[in-house]
Amino acid sequence: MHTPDSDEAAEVGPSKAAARIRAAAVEMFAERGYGETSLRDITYGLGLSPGAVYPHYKTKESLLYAISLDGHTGALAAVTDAASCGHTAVEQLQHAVAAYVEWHARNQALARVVQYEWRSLSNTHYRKITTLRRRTTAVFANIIERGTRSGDFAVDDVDAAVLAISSLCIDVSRWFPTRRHNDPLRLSRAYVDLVTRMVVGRRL
Amino acid sequence: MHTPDSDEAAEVGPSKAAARIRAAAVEMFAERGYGETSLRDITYGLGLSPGAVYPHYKTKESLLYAISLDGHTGALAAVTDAASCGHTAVEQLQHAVAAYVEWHARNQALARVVQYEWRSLSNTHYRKITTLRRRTTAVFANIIERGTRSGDFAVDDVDAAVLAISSLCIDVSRWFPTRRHNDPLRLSRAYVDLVTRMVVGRRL
Amino acid sequence: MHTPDSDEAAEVGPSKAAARIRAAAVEMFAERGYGETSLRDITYGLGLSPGAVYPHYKTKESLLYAISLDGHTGALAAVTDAASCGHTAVEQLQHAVAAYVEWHARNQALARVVQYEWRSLSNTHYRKITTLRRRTTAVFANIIERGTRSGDFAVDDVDAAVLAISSLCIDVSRWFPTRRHNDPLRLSRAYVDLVTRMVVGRRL
Amino acid sequence: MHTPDSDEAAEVGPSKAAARIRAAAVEMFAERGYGETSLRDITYGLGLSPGAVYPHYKTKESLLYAISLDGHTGALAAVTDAASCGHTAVEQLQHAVAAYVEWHARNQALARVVQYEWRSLSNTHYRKITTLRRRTTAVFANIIERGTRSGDFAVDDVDAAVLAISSLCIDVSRWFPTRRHNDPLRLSRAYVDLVTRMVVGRRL
DNA sequence: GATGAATGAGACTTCATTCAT
DNA sequence: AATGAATGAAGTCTCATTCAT
Repeated sequence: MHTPDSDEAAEVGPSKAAARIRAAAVEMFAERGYGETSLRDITYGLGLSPGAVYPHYKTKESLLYAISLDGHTGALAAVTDAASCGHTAVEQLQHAVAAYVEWHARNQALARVVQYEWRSLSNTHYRKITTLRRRTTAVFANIIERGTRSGDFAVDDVDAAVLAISSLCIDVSRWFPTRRHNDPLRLSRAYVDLVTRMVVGRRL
Repeated sequence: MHTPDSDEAAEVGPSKAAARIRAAAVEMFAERGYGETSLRDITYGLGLSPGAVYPHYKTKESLLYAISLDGHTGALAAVTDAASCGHTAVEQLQHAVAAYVEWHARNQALARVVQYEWRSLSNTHYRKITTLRRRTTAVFANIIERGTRSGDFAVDDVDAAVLAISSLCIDVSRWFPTRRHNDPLRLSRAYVDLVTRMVVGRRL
Repeated sequence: MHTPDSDEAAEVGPSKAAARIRAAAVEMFAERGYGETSLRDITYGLGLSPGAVYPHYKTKESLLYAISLDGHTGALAAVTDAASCGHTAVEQLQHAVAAYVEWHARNQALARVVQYEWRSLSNTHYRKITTLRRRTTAVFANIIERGTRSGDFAVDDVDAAVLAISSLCIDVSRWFPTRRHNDPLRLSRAYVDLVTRMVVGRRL
Repeated sequence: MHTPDSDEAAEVGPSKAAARIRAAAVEMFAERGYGETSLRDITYGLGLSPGAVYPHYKTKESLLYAISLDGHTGALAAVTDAASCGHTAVEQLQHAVAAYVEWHARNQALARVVQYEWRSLSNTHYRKITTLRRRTTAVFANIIERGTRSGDFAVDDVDAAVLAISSLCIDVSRWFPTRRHNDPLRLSRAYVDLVTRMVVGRRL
């Protein structure tokens, strides 16, 4: 289970106005990118002036950090919680992939910021986020490793499999939704299927 | 087969200086993003002044377009050429995936710009690039459809499979290289394996 | 009678800082021309940075428009008000010419911008200003026409007379003041005399 | 009669290409103003590159000077020649006004540059041009003074009359042609009439 | 005589940020 | 908590001008 410590909560920005600003920023950052979004862009639709951001976030970058922290924390929680619901490696993998895909589909804008605007963070914040990313990847790596050792999975290159599975899930945020695929649940089922075939079963 | 028409060459910028500027821009756009890269950033390392771009590219955006056009054309050519070298659907898919993965790994910077800086194009240029992207996706879609109809592939959702395979390849440009995976050829082999298992063989 | 509507006030820029910027711009535009005056030129003497214009005027051109609108409105009001004070055509013409000459002499810088920097306006603004110019010319045309029909004036070519009278007044802003002519009132009396002779009395 | 000394000819730029450039510049300067016209604007329509100006004119300003010199010289010659064809003050004035009006109408673009772009000259060139302008004004001043002393003219304020007559003629270049007035000869006749009435005959 | 690449200055404009209100 | 004015830095782009070719 995920319990945010008070530091994190403080950094995300607790007030109602802060939340509105954050939400608007997520949409804009996702659509245009951090560098191409101005504070004016963010505040305009809220009926606020650009300066209204500063009582809530110290800088534009710290707004990105709040979003990043929020997003990465949520994604990690989703994956961790899901994985803990399975008993076998297969079950765990399937739950984790389903959760990760769904998270990227259901929170497409947030996910896009999390996955693609990351580089615009300051060094300090970048490093803090890196930890969360590693922990997320580790969830998948652990499952694949365990399943491979146990013989449940037939994987030649554990690393490559982890990369491939992560890519599959992460990349959802780049294109979702499509005319044909706009149902997060249906997509996650299809992807769980594909991932399972990728790692389970006989060598070719 | 790929035959570059002379128009394309003109739009990409044929002179030597234009090529140097384009190369520098690719690296910068890949590293920081289009919006966060200034013409100064691009020209400084070349010993040029920012204005030196303008004899070669009408605007910063048209420089991005030249890069995008070049990159998309190359990627499409790589995939098309590779697919045409296989006879069975399995062979074609394997060749195409290998080529696409390798292209993203070997031209990582260019690929990143192609896949992630696309949105900064003007409407007109955006539409022109969209055509090339659709043609690239179509190569994979055609192979999967054909293989599925012929029974070579066991795919429940053709669309999802095409998305997943594309994602796998495209996302390479986001993270490549890693300490463990920095050999394009080894990566492409591993990914061809994973993709093959995803689509070939019996239902689970 | 002249009643400024609130829209105009808004477009001209109502705040104190806006008025100072406008005043400085009038002097500069009059002296060097719009194209040769930079925002730095305008703001330097005010102790402001060039960007300080933007809270008040959206673009440099809109600053020119504000000045143009202000100036044309004022000139039209001056002429209209003056003409309405006369009963006979002769009186009306004399009042109107006196007012127009005086306006160009007393507001020489503004008048110069109004008469000579006009062409630098955007198409939309150009058209709006054109309306005011036509209304100003129409005041003179109406008087001359009426006076000619009534026999008060002996004018062969109404159009030419209107052009000549307008030219006389407008051109004041090009040269005023001179060492010998720096008193707006004295000038206007002399010009009223000349204009009166031009149109009144027997054929030559 | 007017005979250009060789210095002037050299400064105007004698070659064929120089003349083409000068002609294009006249049109552009007249339409947009010196400060808003670039060398590219001037050379584009000629199929030349901006640098092609430099074999012929040392700077953009010297191109304006060549035009100004040419124009002022021509205008002065026209007025001087015309005045010399009359015997009485009335005749001289009428000839001079006719010539000056016609010159501004027939050479509208050149005249506009001469009358309104003058201020963009360098100090040295500005002073040289000033001499020509004074000589032109002097032609009118001399006629009016002589005619007033002889009793041919009834003018209260010689200075004002000279200013008014000059204005009438000069301002033609600002608006000519109009839908109704596009015949230089007809205009000059109408204006000669108006000017004559202005100065001839009984006091009012 | 002319070009195309390049420069260096400077233009307008945007923007994150500050601060008095 | 929020605004509007303002700043200073920076961005894209233009332009007169130079120079090798």
